[in-house]
Amino acid sequence: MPKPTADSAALGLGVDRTSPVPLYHQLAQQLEAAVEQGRLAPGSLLGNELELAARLGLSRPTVRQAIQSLVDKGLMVRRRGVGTQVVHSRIKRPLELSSLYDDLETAGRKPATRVLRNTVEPATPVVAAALGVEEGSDVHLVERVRYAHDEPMAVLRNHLPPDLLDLSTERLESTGLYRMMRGSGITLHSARQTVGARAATAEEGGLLAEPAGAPLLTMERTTFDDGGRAVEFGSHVYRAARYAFEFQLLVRP
Amino acid sequence: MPKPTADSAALGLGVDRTSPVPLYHQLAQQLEAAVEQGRLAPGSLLGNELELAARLGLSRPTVRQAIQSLVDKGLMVRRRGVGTQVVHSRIKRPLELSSLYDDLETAGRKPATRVLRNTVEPATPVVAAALGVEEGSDVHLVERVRYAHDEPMAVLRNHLPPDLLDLSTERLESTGLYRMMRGSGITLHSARQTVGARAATAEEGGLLAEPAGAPLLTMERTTFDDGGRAVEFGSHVYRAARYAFEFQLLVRP
DNA sequence: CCCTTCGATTTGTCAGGACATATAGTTGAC
DNA sequence: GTCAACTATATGTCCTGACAAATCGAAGGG
Repeated sequence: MPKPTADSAALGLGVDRTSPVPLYHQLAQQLEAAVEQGRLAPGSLLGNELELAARLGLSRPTVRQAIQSLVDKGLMVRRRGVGTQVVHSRIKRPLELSSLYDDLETAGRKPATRVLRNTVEPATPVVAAALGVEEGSDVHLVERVRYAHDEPMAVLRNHLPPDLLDLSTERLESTGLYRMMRGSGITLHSARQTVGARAATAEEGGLLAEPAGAPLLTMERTTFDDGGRAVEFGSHVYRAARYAFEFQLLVRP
Repeated sequence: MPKPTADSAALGLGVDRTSPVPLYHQLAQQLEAAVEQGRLAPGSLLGNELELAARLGLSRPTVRQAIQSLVDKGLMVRRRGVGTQVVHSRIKRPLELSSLYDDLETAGRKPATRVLRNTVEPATPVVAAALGVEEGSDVHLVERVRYAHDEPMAVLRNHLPPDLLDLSTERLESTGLYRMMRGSGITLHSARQTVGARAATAEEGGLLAEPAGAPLLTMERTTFDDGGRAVEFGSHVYRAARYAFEFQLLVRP
């Protein structure tokens, strides 16, 4: 037996039909937890779908939907005629649309924010094109310095369409912009990003405690809600010595 | 009628049951083409699934599978009780697992490669951890300079497990590493990337026609095949003045 | 006139079945 | 003994049918 088949009975699988959580999602979560905790060994076969469905009292489409969601996450691989097996390496999530604030907070870095500017200005050509508004029309401009453990990490410059949010300086200093958007009922959907690098200007160096000419990581991002409207255009610079983007890619078949 | 419903009949939709291409995939391609060509206006409703299925002679699950694939691509949004509508902004693909060679070639930049080193060396701790091999065991090391239009763009340093590929210097200079892997039957699956920035060393400056201390964009990437094995670990530096990463993010619901 | 309630519409979830097709191991012929 | 053909097995695709839940607009009551 070169590739062991997982003993499904020993995995503690079982669905709760009184729960409002969809059955396929319950199963997917249990399988993911089993992989996470090592009860489902990497490389092991999952056992065929029909048998798994019969054991759990589910239909095959439901079991397939659960497995498919894990395949989409990159956790498992299906091969026709062979079966479904757990991927060997620990695969984390694909790149999420996260904010620097949340990133730092989950890393336990105690983020803080100082607002440099919070005004309304006429849109420059670049900003107007990114947000899809008229050139010269009013847009919000927010400029902030983000700190972690009392050390400056990044200068964040955001442009937003007018009348989208209540952008009080007080709230900006106590939370992240994305959290404010989500709290206002805006459903973020996608973003277009450009990541590059350049040397710091004297002004940026002063804000970030770096000498002029120090390498900075730059990120431009236009974020869209689920209606396809641009809700934010950001031009950010990060201290390269203290910050890097890390993410997971999946091949689309 | 605030939100026009697309006239499916005028979209030229129809499947070919003699084709080996799955029906749901045929439908998805036709819908995507219709969006791309503007025949399906952004924001317009797609029409309910049952009717669409009846018109095409398909079952609802098949139609749902087609639409779901487009939702996963970020091309459409479904809302229960409302319908499925085309996203307003033009959304391109999420970040793909592409190589610099392919990126440059599709951009018409005429890539060229100079191989600096192509040897076998003992694995350093970092490389051993990334590739999942024993520390000190033999690994391939390939170091290249990538040019576009006869200008240096990047220094690429790749480590590969032994006996994976025929790494002749000749082939390395005429094509990309990823293309060689795919040609050898390796199915790339996922990658973990870190993007940062730093100042150029004197040696790197000489290779890239930049002064020492110039800002460079750095990328470290470990690539995995569909069995979860690490097949490549790359440490690359790009001239920040000439190159940036651009990609699309999708929110995972 | 405003608010609540109801109902029509649409997607979300789930069942059970059928046949197609790729894979790998086994059997058979040479 | 080696190679080809066959067969068992698993996933891939597709069908029909059913009910649940969210949404939005219209009808009704205050």
